[in-house]
Amino acid sequence: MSLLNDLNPVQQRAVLETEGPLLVFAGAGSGKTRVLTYRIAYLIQEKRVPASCIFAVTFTNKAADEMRERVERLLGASARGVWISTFHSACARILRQHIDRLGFQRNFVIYDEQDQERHLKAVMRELDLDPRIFHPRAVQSKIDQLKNEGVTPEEYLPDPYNIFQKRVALIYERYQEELRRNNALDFGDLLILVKILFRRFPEILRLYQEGCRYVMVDEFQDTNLIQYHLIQQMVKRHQNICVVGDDDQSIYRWRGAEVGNILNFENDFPRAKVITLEQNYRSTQNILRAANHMVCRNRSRKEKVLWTENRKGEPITLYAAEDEADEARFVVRKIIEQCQPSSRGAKRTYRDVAVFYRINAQSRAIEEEMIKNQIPYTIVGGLKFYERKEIKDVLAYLKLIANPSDGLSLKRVINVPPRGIGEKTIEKIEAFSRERAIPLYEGMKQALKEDWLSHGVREKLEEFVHLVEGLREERKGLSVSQLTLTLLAKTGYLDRLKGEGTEQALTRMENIDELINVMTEFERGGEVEKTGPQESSVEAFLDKVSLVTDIDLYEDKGNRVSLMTLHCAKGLEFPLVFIVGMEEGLLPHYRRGDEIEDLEEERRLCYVGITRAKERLFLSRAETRSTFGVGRANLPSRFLDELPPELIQLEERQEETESLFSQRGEWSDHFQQSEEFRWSSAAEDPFPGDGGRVLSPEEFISLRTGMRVRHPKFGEGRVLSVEGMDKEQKATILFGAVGRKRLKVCYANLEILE
DNA sequence: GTCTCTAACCTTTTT
DNA sequence: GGTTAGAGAC
Repeated sequence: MSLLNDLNPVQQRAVLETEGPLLVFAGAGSGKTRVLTYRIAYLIQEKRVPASCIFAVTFTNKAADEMRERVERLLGASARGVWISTFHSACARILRQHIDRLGFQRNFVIYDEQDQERHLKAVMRELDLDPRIFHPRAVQSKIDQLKNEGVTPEEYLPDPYNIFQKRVALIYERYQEELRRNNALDFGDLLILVKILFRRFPEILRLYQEGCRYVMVDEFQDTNLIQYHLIQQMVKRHQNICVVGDDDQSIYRWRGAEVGNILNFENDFPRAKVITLEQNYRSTQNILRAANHMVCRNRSRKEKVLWTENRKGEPITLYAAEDEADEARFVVRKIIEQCQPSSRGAKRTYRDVAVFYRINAQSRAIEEEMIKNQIPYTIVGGLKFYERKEIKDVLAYLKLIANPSDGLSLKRVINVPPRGIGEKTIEKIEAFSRERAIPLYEGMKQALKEDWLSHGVREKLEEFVHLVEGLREERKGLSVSQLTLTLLAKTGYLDRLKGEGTEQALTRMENIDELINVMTEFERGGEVEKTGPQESSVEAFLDKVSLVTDIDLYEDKGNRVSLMTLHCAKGLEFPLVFIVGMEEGLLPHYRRGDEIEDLEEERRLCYVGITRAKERLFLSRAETRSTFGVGRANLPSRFLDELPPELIQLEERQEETESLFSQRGEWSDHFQQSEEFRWSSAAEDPFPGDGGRVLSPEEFISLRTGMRVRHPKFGEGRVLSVEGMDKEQKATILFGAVGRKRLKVCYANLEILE
C-alpha cells in the first residue's frame, strides 16, 4: 500500500484507525498535517469512501486550502468533493441554505469586529447606557464569551446582584434584535445559529449527520465549547470522529478555546482510541530539548516527550540588548551574517528566516532596522488590507446591494462621497425605523412615501435610493468585479478620489485596484462551494472576505524575512527563528489574567515559537523598551530561566560605534558585484509575484539617499530620502525642473544615473 | 454639513 | 509614539 510507505508506524496507525472515535495527540513537528491528509486519501482510495462523505475542519482558510491541495496531490481528481473548511465558513455555508427557517433572509451579511463594535455602541446609545460606565469593549467580550459558550440571550442568567451582568443581559438581547433587523450576523452568530438550527430542525441536522460519515478536526485544542458541541452533534450518527491536536499548543484560551475539550475527549467518547505522535521531524535536538524542558513546567497537560533523530545542532543564542533598537540591530546583524552571500558555509536565504514577537507593536523597531539595511521582509497581520477605509467603503456598498437591510453599511456609505445627507436626517429616519422595527433602508423608503421630510433632504434621499436600486438591478448579470466597477463609477466614489489628487488618494485608488484584482482572481478560481440557488457570487465573495484571517493572506512572496506574532506562527516552520522581547511584561504579557492557566498559556505561546525553528533559534530581550513613547526597564522573561543553561550561548553586545554603516558599505559593494545578486540579468527575480506587478529589484533595493535619478516626466533629480519597502516604498526626490516630489518608487519608472 | 484639530486612548493574542 | 473619535471652527 503505497500511501502508508511515507509514514512511520505510529502515523500509520493514526491513518488506519478509521472507524470510531480517535484522539491523536500530535506534538509539534510530528507530521500532524501529513497524518490528516493521508488519512483522507486512505479513506477515499482504500476504503472507497466517497469524497463527499468526508468533512474536515481546520482553523484557518490557509490550512484548509493546503490540506485540500495536498490531498489532491495524492489522489488527483478523485479527491474532489471533500468538504474541508473552517468552522466559520462551514457554518456560513450551512446558514446560507437554511437560515430562512430562523427568520433571517439568506442574503444576510457577516459583521466583522469593527462592525460589531459600531453596532454594539449604537445599541448602547439607544439604551442610554454611558460608555464610560459600561465599557463597550467589556460588554463585547462578555457577549463574545457567551456566544462561544453557546449561550443565547434567553438562556443567559445574569447574577441578579451583578449590575454589569444585568446590563449585559439587556444589551445582549437588544444587540441580537438589532442584528436581526439588519439581517446581519456576527462571527459568534455563525456558530450559535447553526446550533439553534440543529436543535429546532432535527431533520436538517440529520441531513448533515448522514452526510458526514467521516469527520476530522485539526487543532482540536483550540476548539471552544460551541464548536465542540456542533461536532458532537454532527458525528452522532456515524461516530467516526478523529480529532488531532496538541494541548501544549493551545493558545486561544482567551478567545474561549477549551483545552478541556482535548483533555476530556476520552470521557466524552469512552470508546475512543488514543494515539500519541512524539517523533519530531522538524527541529534539532537542542531546540527540542529546550522546548520540552520549558513546557514540562505546565501543570495541566498530557504527559509526552518529543524526541528526534535529527542532529544535535547548534546552541541557542541569547542576546540581551540595550533597548529595542539595539535588539533590532542584533536581529539584522544575525540575518546578514546568516544570509549574506559572501560568508562561508551553508548559507541561508531571507525566506528561511522568521522573527516572532508577542504583540504587533513590536514589529516597528524591527521593520525600521530592516528598511535601513534593505532586507526584504513581509509582515503578517498588523495593518490589514481589508480594514482600510476605502476597502471597507467599497465592501459596505456591496453589502448594501446584497442586503439592503444592512443599516450599518447603509450609514457608512450614505454620505460617502458627501451627498449632503447628514447625521440629523439619519437620526430621524433611524428613530422612525426602529419604532416600526423595520430596516433603516426600508424606513427611508417609507419616509419618502409618507413625505414628511423637508424638500431638500427628500431630493437627496430619493437620489440615493435611486442609486442603490439601480445598482441592485444592475447586479443581475454582473460579476462582483464588474459590479464593483459600476458602483465606483455611479456613486462618484472614484471621481471623488481622482479629484483629490493627493498622495493618499492615489494609494487608496491603488488599493481599490488591488481589491478588484482579488475579485477577478476569485471569479477565475471559481472554487466557491456551491451553497444554494439564492447565493450569487457577491455573497460568496463577501463571505470569503469576512472570514479571512491574517495568516490566510500570508504566502511565500519571494525571498523575504517573515515577521509575525507568536500566535500567527502556529503551524509554520522556518530554519532560522528569532523570538524577540523575551521580557517580563511582554512574554509573559502583563495584561494576561492572573490565573495559573493564563501564565501557562503564555508559556505555551513561547513553546510554539521555539518549536517553529528547524535549525537555529535566537532569543533576545531588551533592558529598556519604550511603550507608549516612554522608556521602561524590563526584567528578563522568567521563561529564559526555564531553558537548560547548557544549551544557551550568550551573544556579546556590540559597541554601538561599530555601527552597521561600516558593515553596510562592504555589504552593498558586494551586492553590486555578486553574480547571484545581479538581478538585472533577470535570471532570478528575488521578489517575484508581488500582487501581479513585478517591480524592478534595482529600484527597490538600490535606490538610496544621494543618488541621481531620471524620471520620465520630471527629469533629473537627487534622492533626498527613501522610506518603506517594495510596493509601498516611497522616495522624496528633488528635481531640478519641478522641485521636491514624493513618489511611489514602483510606479515612478525611475532610471538610476549614478 | 464639512473640515480640521485636539485629546484620549492605547497594545495582547483573532475566528 | 501613533491612531482615532469627538468637539469646535468655517
